[in-house]
Amino acid sequence: MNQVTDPERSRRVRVRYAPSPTGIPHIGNIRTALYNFLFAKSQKGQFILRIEDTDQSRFVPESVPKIEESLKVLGLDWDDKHQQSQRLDVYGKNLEILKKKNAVYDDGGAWKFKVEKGKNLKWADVVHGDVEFSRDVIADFVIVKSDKFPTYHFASVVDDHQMQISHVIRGDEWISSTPKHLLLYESFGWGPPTFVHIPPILGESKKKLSKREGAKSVLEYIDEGYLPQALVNFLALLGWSPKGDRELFTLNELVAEFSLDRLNKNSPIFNLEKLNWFNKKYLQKISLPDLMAKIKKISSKAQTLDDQKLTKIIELVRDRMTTISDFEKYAKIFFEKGKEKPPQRQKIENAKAAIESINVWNEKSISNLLDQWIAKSKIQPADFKNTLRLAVFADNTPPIYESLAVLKKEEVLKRIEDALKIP
RNA sequence: GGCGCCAUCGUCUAGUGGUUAGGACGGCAGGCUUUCAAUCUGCUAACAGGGGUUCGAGUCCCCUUGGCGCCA
Repeated sequence: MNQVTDPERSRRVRVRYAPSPTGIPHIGNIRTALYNFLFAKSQKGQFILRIEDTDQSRFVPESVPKIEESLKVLGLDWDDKHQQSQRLDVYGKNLEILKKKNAVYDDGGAWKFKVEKGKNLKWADVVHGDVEFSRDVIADFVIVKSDKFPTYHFASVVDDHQMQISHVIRGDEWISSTPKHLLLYESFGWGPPTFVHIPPILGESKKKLSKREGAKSVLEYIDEGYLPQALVNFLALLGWSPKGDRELFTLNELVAEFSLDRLNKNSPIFNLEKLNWFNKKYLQKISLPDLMAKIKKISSKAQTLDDQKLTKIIELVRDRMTTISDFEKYAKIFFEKGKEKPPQRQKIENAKAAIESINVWNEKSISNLLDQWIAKSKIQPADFKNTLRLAVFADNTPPIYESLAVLKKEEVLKRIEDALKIP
């Protein structure tokens, strides 16, 4: 598939993710970076990070490292990085060119681009097809502000040209500005890149995802216990689909499968249930040591355990977890006694019988525990289970016998006896 | 208000003129399981509406409606 419209511009695919450092980028924003990355890598091209910090009033310095961290955590490494505030001379020189061409005029200290009459502005958008605007609807626009900083439109066009960007993959909201960009390319006499306008992710309210709509950053999701692989996989499928019915892909597999022609036109709605499903899947897939490292990172309780015991516990609870931060919830019984109601009076006999059988339990065989107990009493197995649950555990527990083995006989007996003391 | 983008199950989507409209999440039911999960099986549910074009439209065209975006 040949998506380069201007072969003279560059045979090489070069693509950029150009965030404004006005805060921590939310997840929808990072999806744009993902698509840029996937396309670049699928074409053996380059992925460039460009910090668009020309709006001084909205500039938040701390957001730059957050942007970088967000990309890194997902594995979206860039080949090159630029920051617009350090390229003011470039914009200055290019402004001079437009001045000489008489394409701009001074407007109270700011420089405005003059929109002349002429034929319609159109381009072949990779996802939307032919898009056309009349020049009549475009007013003269500022390209360099009175503080000497360029506007988004100007800096972006100049940079895309200078950095030899072959494809501009950005949000749909830029469709309306693209005619202005085309005007600039035309005025400079440069060939425009191929435009790929992708629909934005919508929030529950069907409004574009934004901080205000409650959009979180990938960093927040990571902190909440989501895995980078899950986030990547989920995001990739929100607006793009592979050929078959497969849904689980690693980043590298996505690179291999990715193509622009399978990008969707309509805006997807962020669906947490699906993200949760992906996360569960990857929680099951990742290696035990990796999982343990991640759990230790956020669970102070896990840190108190030795690796051997922690490993056993993780094996018992990993299938139950949706996110890593669920660990303590499901592993609760290993850290504290059950705080459930003590056994009812009629269950005390059951508990006593349980104690007896646990007493002779050799701890080597888990399965024989139940057999022993049944042999020693006439009580139904379900009651045995309930006794254990009520006295020792909470309502929901990891596999009981395996859990007993991790807890050890002494601790189990102690817990039951303690529970029986409660009036 | 002007301009533009979009429209298949509740959600993510497949579909490129002829399909019983497929898959996934969720939900529901069941199997397995002496808890909870995991897992397996089944079910549920969609082409926004109206006109065309065509032997035949989810697929092509127009209008309406609705949602969203940019500018003012």
